Amino acid sequence: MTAVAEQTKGGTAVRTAITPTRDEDYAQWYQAVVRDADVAEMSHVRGCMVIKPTGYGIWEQLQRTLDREIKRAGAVNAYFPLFIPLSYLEREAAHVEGFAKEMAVVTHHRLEMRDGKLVPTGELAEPLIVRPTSETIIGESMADWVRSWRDLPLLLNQWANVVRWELRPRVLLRTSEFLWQEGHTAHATHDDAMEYTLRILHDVYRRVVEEDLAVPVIPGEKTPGERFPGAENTYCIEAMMQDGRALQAGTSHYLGQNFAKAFHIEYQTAEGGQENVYTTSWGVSTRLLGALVMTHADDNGLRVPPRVAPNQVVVIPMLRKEGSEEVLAYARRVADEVRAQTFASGRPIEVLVDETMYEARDKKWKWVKRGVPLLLELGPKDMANDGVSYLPRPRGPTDSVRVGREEFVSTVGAILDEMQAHYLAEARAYQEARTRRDIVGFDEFRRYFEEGGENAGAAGQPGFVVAKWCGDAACEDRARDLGVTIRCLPFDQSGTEGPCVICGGTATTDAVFARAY
RNA sequence: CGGGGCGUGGCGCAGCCCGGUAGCGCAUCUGCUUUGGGAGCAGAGGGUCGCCGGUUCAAAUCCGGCCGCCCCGACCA
Repeated sequence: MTAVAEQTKGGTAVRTAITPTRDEDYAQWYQAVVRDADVAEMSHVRGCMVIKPTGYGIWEQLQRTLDREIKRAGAVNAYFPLFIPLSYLEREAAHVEGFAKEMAVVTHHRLEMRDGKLVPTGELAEPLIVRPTSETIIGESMADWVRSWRDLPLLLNQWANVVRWELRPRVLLRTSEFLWQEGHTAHATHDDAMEYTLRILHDVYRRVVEEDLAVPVIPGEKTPGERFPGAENTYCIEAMMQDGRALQAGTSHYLGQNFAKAFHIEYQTAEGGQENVYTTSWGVSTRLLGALVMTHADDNGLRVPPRVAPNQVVVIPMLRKEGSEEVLAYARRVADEVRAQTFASGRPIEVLVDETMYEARDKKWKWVKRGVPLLLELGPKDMANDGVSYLPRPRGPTDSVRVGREEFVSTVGAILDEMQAHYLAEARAYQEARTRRDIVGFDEFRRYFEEGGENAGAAGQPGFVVAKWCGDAACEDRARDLGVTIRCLPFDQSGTEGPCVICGGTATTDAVFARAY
C-alpha cells in the first residue's frame, strides 16, 4: 500500500479530511475528493460536469505544457466547427460503426411558443451531429488544403469540447461533454505518418503525463478489438489508479489511408502522380484530471504535483485581533521573496496569500484538500524568529517544518523539484508493486482477478498482469468475461516465447491485462 | 437498454409501515470566549418533503402515473 498515506500519528487514529477513505469505498472516495477539493462536480445537465476553479487551474497548467510540446512537435493550432453534417460521418464505415451509438444530433434550428411551451421547429434538411471527434470535418478541410507534396506534412491541432452521449457518466472520467485537444495530421508516406503518431505518444503525451502530472504510464499498442474506429493502429499510454484499475491516459492513432480515401485527401507527387495522404489523430482530455485524483489523492484530499499546481505555495497568515497588520505584512513579504524564486528549471513560483476572513485552521484544511504543494503558515512566532513553518503536502497534515526565512526562500525551488520527483517515484513504485509478471495459467489468472492476488491492496483489488497473449481474439474475449481487458501490448517486449496465459498456446507477445475505467 | 436501490434545506440522513401540517448532524450567519493544527457556548436563517393526479376534514406518509439519480452489466477519452 505504498500510495496509502499514514492515517495514524503516534499510534492514535486521526480524522481524515475525506470520507469515506480509499479503503472504505474507493468509488465514493473519488467522488468526495473531486467535490471537496473543488475540482469538478456533475451539473444538473445529464452527464455533463462543471469544472471548478481548482480543476480548471490544473487543466490550464496541463494545456500550457501540452500546447508548447505539441508546437515543438511541429503542429499548429486551428479551430473547426462544432457541428458536423451527418453525411460526413457516414463516409468512413468503421468510424460510423464506432460512434453512431453515442451521438448528439441537431435536427432543428428554431423554437416556437405553442400552448405556453417552446417546441423545436424549422427542421434541418440534413441533421448535424455535435462533434464526438473531428476526423471527418477536418478531413473535409484537408482535402481542400492539400494539393501538392510540398503541402505535406500538414500538422494541425485543435483545443475543443466534444460530446459523446455516454450511458454511464463518471465525473472527469466519462462525461457526455469533455474538453480535450485533438491533433490531426496528413503525411505523404506511411513511414512519416507512423513516425509522427509515435512521436506524439512518446515525446508529448508520455513526457507531459509523467514529468508534469507525475503519473507513470505504460506505452503500447491497442489490440485490434480495442482500436479507435477507423484506425489502422491505435497506440496509448495506460496508467494504474490506486485501486489497481487501468486508465487510458492518452491515445495516438495511425489512420493509414482510411480517412484520406473517404474524404479524397489527395496530393500530386513530385513525379506528377495523384496519391492519397496518410493521416494520424491523437488526443488527451480532461480525463487526465481524473487520473491525477486517482493516482495522487489521499484520504486528506487532492495532492497536486508542483508542475501542474495553479499555485505552488499558499500562505496562511495566522491572524489575531492584535498584531495582525504585522503578521500580514510579514506574510506578504515572504510571498514576494518566494515569487522571486524559480523551480522546474526556471519557472517562477506562483504564490497565493490567503487573506480571506475564515479562521486559519479552516483555511489550512481547505488548501490541504486542494492539494497545494507547500502550505506556509506564518504567525507571530515565525515573525519573531525570522522563520517560516511550512507543510509539504506529501507529509501528514500536522507534520509542518520550521526553518529560517532565508533558508526557506533559497531552497523552496529545490523542495518543489524534489516533491515533483517524489510523486512520480511513489506512483511508479505502487504500479510496479501491483504488477504481476509471473502468472502462467488461466486458472491462476482467473483467481488473481476474481479474488485479488497477494499484491492486491487492502480492498483486495488486483492490479496489472503482464503475460503472454497468443493474439487470438477469442482469448481476449475470455478475459473480457472476467471484466479484464488487454490494456496494451507494451512497446517494452521481453522477446521471449511462452504459453498464452489464456489458452496455453504458443505466444511471443507480452500483453498488459487489467480491469479498466 | 437489462438487474438492484433511492429521490426530504448546500452535503449526509431520520420520519413514511401505524396519515395531523418537518427534524437531526455537518455547513452557513450573528455575538461572546478562543486560536500554530479542522474550537466552545448562546442565538439565527434556510425546505410548498422529485413532478402530476387521486383518496381524505387533513398526505413527506396511502393509491396511480411520470421524471430524475445512484450502483452492477453492455458501449466508451
